[in-house]
Amino acid sequence: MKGKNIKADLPLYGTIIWGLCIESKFEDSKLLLSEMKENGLTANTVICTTLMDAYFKAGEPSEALSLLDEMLDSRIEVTVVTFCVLIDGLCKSGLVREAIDYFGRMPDFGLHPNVAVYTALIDGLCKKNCIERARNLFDEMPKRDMIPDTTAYTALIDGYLKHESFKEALNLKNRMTEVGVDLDLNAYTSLVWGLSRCGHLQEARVLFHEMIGRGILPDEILCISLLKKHYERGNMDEAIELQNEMMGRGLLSGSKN
DNA sequence: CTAGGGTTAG
Repeated sequence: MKGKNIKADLPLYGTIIWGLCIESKFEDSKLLLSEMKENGLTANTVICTTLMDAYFKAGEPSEALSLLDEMLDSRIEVTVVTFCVLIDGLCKSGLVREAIDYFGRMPDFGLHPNVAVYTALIDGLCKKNCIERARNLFDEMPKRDMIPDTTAYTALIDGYLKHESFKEALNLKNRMTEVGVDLDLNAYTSLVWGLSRCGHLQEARVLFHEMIGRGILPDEILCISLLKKHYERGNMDEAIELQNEMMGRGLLSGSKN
């Protein structure tokens, strides 16, 4: 592009860097960023946020954080999406404390967390065994005029199930129904697998049937996990019945044709 | 052109 005198504009650079990020080609991304600078173009919010996300997902949190510094130094606007990427990335890198810190500092940047940002932190706290703190954050949303959606509920439900608090998980599930937040594949998978892992096979089967009844089809991994738990626990009759049903519905590979 | 939630066993 250089030798041919074709001027790339900002969106074009953005698209190319985005493509490179998908393949984790960070060296090439860096080259493009400096080429942009030479051409007098400043990377914008979307480009930087995309790159930051890619760094975190590639397990390079320090690169992601220095990119944040660069954005702030260059006065590139940071948005709620930038913070969502940041907080989620920090949590998944094991830096939950830092994530909490940035969450609290959002107002300093003129920003307020939305449901996605809350969910990222709730998930991080659940996975750090801070379920109480996660719950407090979850309850904070309605007080700030936010309505938790399916993803937010699922993060907390999954947290409760991993802490064997199946009653809390089921309470939340019931509340979703009460307030009209639909359960989707992820939500049901969390519940069915979490309940069976805790040994509540009866409840797991009820929800397994409920999801199918609502047209949400479990994938094969969930089916096999559920079956395996039944066999492990010696619930042979239920296992055989389940397996026949799964085969009949074509949910197990080799059961079609 | 940017963001958040789920699972197997080998």
